[in-house]
Amino acid sequence: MNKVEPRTLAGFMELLPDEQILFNQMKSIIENTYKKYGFLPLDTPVIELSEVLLAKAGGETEKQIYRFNKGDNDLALRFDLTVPLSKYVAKNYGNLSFPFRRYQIGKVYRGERTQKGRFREFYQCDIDIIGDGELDIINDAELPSIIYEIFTQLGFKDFTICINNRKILNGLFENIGQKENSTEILRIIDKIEKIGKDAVINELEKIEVDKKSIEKIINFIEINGTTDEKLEKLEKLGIQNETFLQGLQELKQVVKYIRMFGISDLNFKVDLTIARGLDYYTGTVYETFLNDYRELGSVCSGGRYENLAEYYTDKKLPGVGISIGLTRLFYKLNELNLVKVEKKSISDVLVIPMIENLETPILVATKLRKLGINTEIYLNNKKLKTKFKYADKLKIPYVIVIGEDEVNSNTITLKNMESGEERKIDIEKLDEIKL
RNA sequence: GUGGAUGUGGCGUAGCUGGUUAACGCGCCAGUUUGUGGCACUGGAGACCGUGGGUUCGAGUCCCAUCUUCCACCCCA
Repeated sequence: MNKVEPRTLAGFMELLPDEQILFNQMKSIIENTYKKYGFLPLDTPVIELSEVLLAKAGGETEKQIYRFNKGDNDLALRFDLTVPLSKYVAKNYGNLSFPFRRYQIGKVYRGERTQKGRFREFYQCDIDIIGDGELDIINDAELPSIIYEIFTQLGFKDFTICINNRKILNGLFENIGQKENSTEILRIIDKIEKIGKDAVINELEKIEVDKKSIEKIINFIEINGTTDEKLEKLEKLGIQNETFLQGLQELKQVVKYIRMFGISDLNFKVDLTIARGLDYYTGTVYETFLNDYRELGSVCSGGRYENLAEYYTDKKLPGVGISIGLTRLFYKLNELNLVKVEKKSISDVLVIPMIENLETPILVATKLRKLGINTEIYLNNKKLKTKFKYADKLKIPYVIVIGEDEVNSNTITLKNMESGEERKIDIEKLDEIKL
């Protein structure tokens, strides 16, 4: 018989059990932290009508979205979790309590060329806060504090949450008469760290921004110093533009409240160069970097949007949200050996029966499971040696041997696989077992 | 979408200017040890050399095509 070659599509991550255990641990940390801040769970379908997902047409989304037909339906795989959220909020407006705080961890799909750390199917871990009509700026400061907690829990110390406000940039562009080019200019500015100042100037020249404007843009993004110094310098620019001033005001507020949420200035800063390519951000924007591994790029980004669900409803629903790209984060950390695969099994105990009658082994395993101990029974008729080898290979820390001697004396033999130490325990006293 | 590479047992690799039984490490299986794993030793299974065509007496090695995967750009998590 001809065999089909077992393959996994490029850009789709598939892990071995030990890596998957680690991945799930990271996912749990993120989810538990989201819950700790009172975010509600949401799970939307992976497939939606193209009409819904492509409500805001054009751009990269249309190019990269997986789209197909089933019967008469024009369907697509979700491209991110924000668009489904918009639809969901618009649809369930009457049944939700605002501000609506939801988290969603799920896979999204983008049909782009694969590359290192770039996937076609990947997990996004999103939280968003949606207001009805309005949403206070303090919300923009709460999200970074959640990010702070997550990365701390993941074991990182030296990371920086960079914050900016798009209104400041847009206001500046209005002020220098470059409003039409603003999206394009933002994209170029966003690249400064990667390509450098000269290349930025060069690219700006390419899109025919005049010398004076370029000078102003460069002067602006080169504003340096501490967060407070930067805010002060922004003020001193004396730009009389409503949008600019509003953005500056917002940024000041966010900074003030971030400190109130207990984040040290070591872990956040105002960075006027981060702008994000995404069009729907209208105010605060965030990017988070691991300082020892800047080359990873942003491991978590997001921002404020004035009107989340404008393509689905007339209701004005402003929101602020962030997303962690878990698949990429995990992939890169794993590649850099920053996370260590330790467990090859999630069993704490392997019960090894040496007798045909499995009554006692099953009883013992059931007792242990009731105590919250992950327990596995070796159910196949193999040599004792093979059974031990199994425990060893999966690095299961404890083995319980149940043979004739044990059944006769109503005991079990507990072996610590690392130290090799063995002890007998009364089955009646199993409740007091300490591993 | 644009440009550049890659392809040898499950995994990582070797294979010299084309020459006959395709090598090595890891992993896997078995035994030395039938109430005890890791270590060691011994043995074993497993490869249509991505696919199709061509050049040649002869191709893993050269040529063409194709597929695959990877990398950079674009964009993004």
